[in-house]
Amino acid sequence: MSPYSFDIFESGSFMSNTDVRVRFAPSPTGYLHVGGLRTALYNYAFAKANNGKFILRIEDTDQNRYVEGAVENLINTLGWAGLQYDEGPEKGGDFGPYFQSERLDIYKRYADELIAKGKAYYAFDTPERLQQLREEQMEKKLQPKYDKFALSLSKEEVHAKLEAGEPHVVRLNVEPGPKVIIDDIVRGKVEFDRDVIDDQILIKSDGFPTYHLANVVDDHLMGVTHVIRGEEWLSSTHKHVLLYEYLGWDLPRFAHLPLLLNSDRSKLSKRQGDVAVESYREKGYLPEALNNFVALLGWSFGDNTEFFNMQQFIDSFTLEKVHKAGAIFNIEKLNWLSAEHLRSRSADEILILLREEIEKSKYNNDELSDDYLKLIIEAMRERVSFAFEYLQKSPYFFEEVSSYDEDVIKKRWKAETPDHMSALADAFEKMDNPGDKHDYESVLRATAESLGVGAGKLIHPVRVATSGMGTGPGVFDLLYILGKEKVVERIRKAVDSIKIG
RNA sequence: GGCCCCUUGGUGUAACCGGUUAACACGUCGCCCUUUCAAGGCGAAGAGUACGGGUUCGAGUCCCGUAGGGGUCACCA
Repeated sequence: MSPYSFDIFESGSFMSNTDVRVRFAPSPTGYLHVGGLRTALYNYAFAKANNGKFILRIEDTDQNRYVEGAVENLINTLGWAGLQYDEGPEKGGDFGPYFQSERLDIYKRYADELIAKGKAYYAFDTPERLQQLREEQMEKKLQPKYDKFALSLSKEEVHAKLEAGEPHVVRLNVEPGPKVIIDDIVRGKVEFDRDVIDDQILIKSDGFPTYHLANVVDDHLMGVTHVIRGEEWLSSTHKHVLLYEYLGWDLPRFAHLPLLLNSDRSKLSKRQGDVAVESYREKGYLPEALNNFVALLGWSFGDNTEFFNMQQFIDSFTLEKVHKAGAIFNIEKLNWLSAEHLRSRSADEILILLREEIEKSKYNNDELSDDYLKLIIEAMRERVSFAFEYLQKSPYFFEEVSSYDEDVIKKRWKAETPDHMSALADAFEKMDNPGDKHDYESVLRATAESLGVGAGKLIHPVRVATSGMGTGPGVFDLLYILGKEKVVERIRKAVDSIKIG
């Protein structure tokens, strides 16, 4: 008998006439993991691409993991990433509440239904006994599994224990049957023998459901059509399929996404680098860059497009194009994308970012005009990968030059340079309302000619003199942005203070 | 260890239903442009598709096996 004959256990296309509803269901652990961001992004794009709904549901059934402010932070971070949900906390919706901790009575109801059907049962084992059982099984190299001891209790015994208020859990009663087949959109058919499935705890002794019960109940009640989540769930999906079966519910489609990996190919973890979206945000990565990058980890346009915005992503995204193998989170490409996205923003958009950086910096009290800042933006945009680098790479636009790069001095500041610079300062001083950078250029070239030296003899020294550095925008842009007064002042100061020997 | 998943240059991916010298991007290196640094342009190195069999006129694509990696086996999600 072929396992494939049991079509009832496969997720089918019966939902094709139903509106697409997907959910991102994180547990509020305090930060959003980049893998979570990708899961959310794929869910979001899938919903948008199919005119469906994107739901945010908070999986807070572990009381021990409660983290203050985690939900607010999560919502804030998703908002930063531009992933607006249609239903969820704060926003509401017709299928709430969207916090699992507020749905306890619902889970209880379905647990009772399962018990009544004989598909679940009460168990009173102590954690110690379970621990011991597990150890014994491991020793015998058997699969650790609950031994159904509680099923040997008589009805009366169970009743008495419940009456006596003994701590208890509710377990799934897995019975022999045909293979469980998951028809995963990303991976195809994945099958499991029924006897490898453990009698999973459904309701913990504190009355809270486990993930397995809660996610099935909620997905069903919330009308979720596609469960798109990380691959780490693949090996427990059989339990979920069983729950749908026992409860008599239609299956959603499943799509298990490849994992994000550390450089040693283990599951991306905190220990080996930054995994919090918030920390990438703090470091100055743009949301569109992080989305773009993370989208590419396990998916591609298929036509070599690597740089794209959200709308382009949505327009091209399909679950069928999702790759199977895990992907290493390689920060170099993220850096490239972030720089590309920054450069592709208009001067006005960059101005907003730059103002934020200035606000955070020691220049926050300085009066800097939009016009001035925009000149800097245009002069520096090809040289900058993050907004904060406008300050970091060209501080001379914001403060006086206090030191001169020694290597540059050694290379460009010769014995005759002070005289040349003085002559140049004189020439600049005589300029009449310099209108653009070409005025500085012609004056400099004329000066070089009258001094009988090549323009380079002036260009390089004047750059250090006015910026303290050997690199930066074109010198004439530099001089023009600084303005005649500052340029002359800085050159004279440099002539006085740079000593060579 | 059981079960499940995966395997194309250093990294991310492409290669329709088997059909040119396996393509693109990041990174690396070089050249050009630029009297700086970037950005940009051009070019190079880098995989013969984990390995071994098989099917086929032909295999990265199909089949079998092996190896390696990963996930999972909680009163966590």
